[in-house]
Amino acid sequence: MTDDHWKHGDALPHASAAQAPLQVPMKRPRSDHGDVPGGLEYVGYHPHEEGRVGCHVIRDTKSIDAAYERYLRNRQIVLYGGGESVRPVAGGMGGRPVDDMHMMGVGVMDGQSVGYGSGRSEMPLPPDASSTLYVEGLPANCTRREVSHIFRPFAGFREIRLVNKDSRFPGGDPFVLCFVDFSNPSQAAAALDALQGYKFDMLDQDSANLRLQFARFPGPRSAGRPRGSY
DNA sequence: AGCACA
Repeated sequence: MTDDHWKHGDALPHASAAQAPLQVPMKRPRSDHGDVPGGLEYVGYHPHEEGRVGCHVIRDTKSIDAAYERYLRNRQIVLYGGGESVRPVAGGMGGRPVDDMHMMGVGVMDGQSVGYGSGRSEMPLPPDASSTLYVEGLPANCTRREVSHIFRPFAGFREIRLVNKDSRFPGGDPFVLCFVDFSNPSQAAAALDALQGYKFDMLDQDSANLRLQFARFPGPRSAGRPRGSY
């Protein structure tokens, strides 16, 4: 409507300043720093102007978009790595290169490096993988809540069960076993690798580090049934 | 070393 007059080009800096100071609308946004939400407006404003401003804005937006997309993709990989979209489960090297995790430097933000999922996406699952982890090396006095805190952040975490056992031979200390259910074996594997050797006691370097395996008998509880079926 | 729940 009234935008016409400066859409046609008499809004050029020198012209408008010289002859029509009055008709410059107050609401007219300066194009060098936008208060307009979402740069789309600019593109509509001066399709022909110098192209400079518009182009600049567009390019910026694009690169931001791209970066954000990449960010999202990364997130997905990290969070769901080895998740539902599993690689071909062809048991190859069944080893557990714990050191890889440290080399990957996954999330070593503040000491307690827990690489949620880690970059192990290419590693095939070991043939004995199950969705339940068998965990030992827990201190005898640890609580269920405490252990849950360690496992809960991992993708696919479902449930945790603590079991107290007595030592086999006389004189041995009682110990605590733990079974952790995940939604699928791949997610269990991710947690296994990430927490293998985890220092339960950050201070006591020797005695309390976790040893994780896949449970021998995953059992009915973790049979991979849908989450809602009680 | 050691593997429970249904």
